Amino acid sequence: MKEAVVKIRTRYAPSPTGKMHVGNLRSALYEFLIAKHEGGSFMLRIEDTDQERFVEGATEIIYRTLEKTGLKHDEGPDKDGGYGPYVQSERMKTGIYMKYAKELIDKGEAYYCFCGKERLASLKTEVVEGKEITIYDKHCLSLSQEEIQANLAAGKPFVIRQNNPGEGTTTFHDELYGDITVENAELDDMILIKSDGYPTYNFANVVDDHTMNITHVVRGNEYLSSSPKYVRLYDAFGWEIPVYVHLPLITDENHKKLSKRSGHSSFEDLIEQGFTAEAVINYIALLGWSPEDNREIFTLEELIREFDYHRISKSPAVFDIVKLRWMNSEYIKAMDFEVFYRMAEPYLKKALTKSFDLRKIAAMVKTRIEVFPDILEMVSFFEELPEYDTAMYTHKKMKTDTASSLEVLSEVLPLLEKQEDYSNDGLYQMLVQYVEEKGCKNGYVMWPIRTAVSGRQMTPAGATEIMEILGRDETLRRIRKGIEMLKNA
RNA sequence: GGCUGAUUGGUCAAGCGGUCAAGACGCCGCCCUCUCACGGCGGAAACAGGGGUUCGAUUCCCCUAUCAGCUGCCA
Repeated sequence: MKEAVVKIRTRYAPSPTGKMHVGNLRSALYEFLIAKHEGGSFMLRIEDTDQERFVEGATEIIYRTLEKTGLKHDEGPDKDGGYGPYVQSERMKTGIYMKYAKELIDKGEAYYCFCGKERLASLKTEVVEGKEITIYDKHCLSLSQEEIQANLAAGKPFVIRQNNPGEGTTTFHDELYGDITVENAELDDMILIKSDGYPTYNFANVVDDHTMNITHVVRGNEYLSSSPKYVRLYDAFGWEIPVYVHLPLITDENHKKLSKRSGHSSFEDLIEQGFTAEAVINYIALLGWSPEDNREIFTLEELIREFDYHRISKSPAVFDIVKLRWMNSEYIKAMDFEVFYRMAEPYLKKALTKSFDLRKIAAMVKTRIEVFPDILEMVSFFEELPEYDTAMYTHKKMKTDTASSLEVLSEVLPLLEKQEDYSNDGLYQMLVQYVEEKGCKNGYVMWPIRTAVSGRQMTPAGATEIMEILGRDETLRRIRKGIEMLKNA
């Protein structure tokens, strides 16, 4: 009865160490969706306990990304909800981690360890795949109370380790993966408090999630095997264990964990590559989750409504930029024209300096691009006629070749010179009439014209539309150039 | 090496004992068409392998293989 009233609270707890991966972003998204689906709240907590990896500006990237994607947090460093501070380095100053660590020591669930680097190094037992495997031998567990006090009094650096039993098993429950049991003997005595006084992720996480009242711990699959250790911590404190939801990994095309070096892995990079935030969110939502029906296009609002975390998949997913491109193109096609134009304009202006009707060109391009930078290459021929080969005049299906093209262009040139109306419709009317008189197919005359006027195999519009944009003078210049080239061929 | 997890077409992914094993991206073909694209139609393409359980396994259990993650005073 009481539980039904409890609001879901999830948190996104990134460490400010650089750009935001799509994997990180997806975690944030799912955490957001799980909370919002049930009207709960979504919190942001900055986990900056690793002073060495801290990157200046990384926190700003986190804020910017959440803002841009619409993943609005209800609480965070900038939005106090009564559970602050929301930055771990600030929480540490309150002494909270040390306080709880000592409580564990008193309970015999943790102990001081004074082992130095040298001693630890001597413990290294084997090297597997270039990694050194060390198992701590609980050496300091046997220290007497006097020795510990003496060491502390002497100011000897120490860490605090979790004291895991050598026998028995520990089981924890994950909503997706079910019950997972491990031998306690496999659990090493992980460090809770580092020698610099900062808590490790493992410890800070448990303390914070509990004291900040997090009900659903949603995190990457990489924590699955260490979760039993967390459960032992909760049990040691006598705290209620939160609901665990571990998320499957996102990998690159080689099924390797996404790396910052792979180029397209950070959200910022994707935006820079011309993807819209909405499409990226939509795409990653489907990377590891699927709705009951076959729908693929979702707004954030729709995702909130449909998202049922029980439908999250258990197996890793490959990040497929090709499908993202497709999805982005769907968003572009569905976009309101004014919105589209605003986003396309910078690219159009970059590619075209002469005075063209940019809005008309934008309309041509809207259903043909996947990503905004595609515009550049697509419209460049308006600006300047590219070098092209007369072989392009030969088209099997249009039944054209250089000879027929020369004939058509030569006949059409005087008509175009006479033509006053250079609108798409006007030009089309005129040319279709010519086609009829000649008794051929449209393509037979349109193909050579389009080729002459664009110098391109493919264009975002037909011959007459292109001529309308180009205007009379430029059109005639390009047609004449075509005739010239064909004569010399 | 140990532990944990995963395994449906190239990729995402539905399926939760009985299906000719959905759908999407990509690919190929056809149609539409003043090229391309859009749109429409169609096609090729998958249950890792072996044992069980069962009248019946993609679905449940075990083993093997493969992949991944963890095995840090990183998260």
